[in-house]
Amino acid sequence: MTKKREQILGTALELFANEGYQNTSTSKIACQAGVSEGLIFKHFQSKEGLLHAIVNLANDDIRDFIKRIENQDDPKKVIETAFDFPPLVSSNRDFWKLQFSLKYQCPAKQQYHEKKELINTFETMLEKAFRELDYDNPEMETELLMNIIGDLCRKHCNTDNGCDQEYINFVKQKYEV
Amino acid sequence: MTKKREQILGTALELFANEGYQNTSTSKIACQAGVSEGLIFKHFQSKEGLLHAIVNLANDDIRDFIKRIENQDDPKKVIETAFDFPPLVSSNRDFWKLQFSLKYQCPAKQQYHEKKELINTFETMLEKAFRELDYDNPEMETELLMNIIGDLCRKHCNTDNGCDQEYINFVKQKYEV
DNA sequence: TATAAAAGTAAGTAATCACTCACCAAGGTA
DNA sequence: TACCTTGGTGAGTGATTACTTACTTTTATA
Repeated sequence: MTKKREQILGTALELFANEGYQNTSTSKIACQAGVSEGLIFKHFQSKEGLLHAIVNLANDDIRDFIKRIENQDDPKKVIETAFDFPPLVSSNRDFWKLQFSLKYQCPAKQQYHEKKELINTFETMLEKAFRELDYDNPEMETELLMNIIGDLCRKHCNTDNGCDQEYINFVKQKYEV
Repeated sequence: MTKKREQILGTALELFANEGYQNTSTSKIACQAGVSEGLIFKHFQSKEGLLHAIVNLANDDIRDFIKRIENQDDPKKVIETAFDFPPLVSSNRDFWKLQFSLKYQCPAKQQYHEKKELINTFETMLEKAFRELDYDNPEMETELLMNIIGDLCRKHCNTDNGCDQEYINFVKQKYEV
């Protein structure tokens, strides 16, 4: 990967995340990245192709996390590991900001948010854990915890100085982890 | 209010909510509303003025709801009333879709999402209720329930055939309401 | 060293954008 | 009737958009 290609990807991620995909013109990306506008289209064919490339880049992080949660046997540990996900969001904040903004865009752009592999694995593991721990309604418990984790991720995206540890501990306590 | 003005407001809300503010051009609104493009600017001065007018329109619904929650004395009833909010979202789905999409836009447009009056009243009432019910940590309980209600609202926005009643009942049970 | 592919640029393109302007029509009031 | 405000139109405006084209430079390799 050439340096200018990396420059384009980095600048575009930053602008897409913080000013919105629609609000970011290819000329602005080129200008801020210090490259000619034509180069963007040489590398990524279209503005949407650039978005696609950016979204695919962060998939490795996600696959690593899935492996970590899959390797847990102890159901309590599974639930505990779930709470490690929001901090992961912090470490790649612009990417997740972009993800959440795409989720609430028009249907045409929502495809780029579909981290279904991650979400499905997450849900399956949690439901199994709740079942092994003899919770009354493992399905609904999973839906609730997915919501809670999702909100934590959203918060991590938008707060600069890390996370609200008191709140995290409070929720963890509810699950005795 | 004239008929054509209403047409503009209705069409713009529908398009802003379902295709995004940035993706909706004033010419498209005019075309679909069956009016001339110039009329939009006669009535609302700018595209952003139109957005502003739309966002202000739904404030009455919100104020009604605030009054309802404020008039509750019984703390259990306060928590129960909180669960009435997501169905309210269903009754004006396009407006709330727009609200959530604006929340994840660039900072320039986020001002139109600030339903702070609603959120603050909500939070204050819930915290008071949790305190009266002798919960260990009323602040954190409030944050958690606000998250749960927020997620329910998001779900109500995006599902066509009403709400996931089983999940709502499951959560209500946790609060014994 | 010759050469071809890849990296990169500057100056375009047509289309679309939000917005304006000159003008018309209807309705209320003096 | 005269006149003025308000509602409404259609054909513009310049700026910006995503994208292209013709061209040059760098890099890899046979």
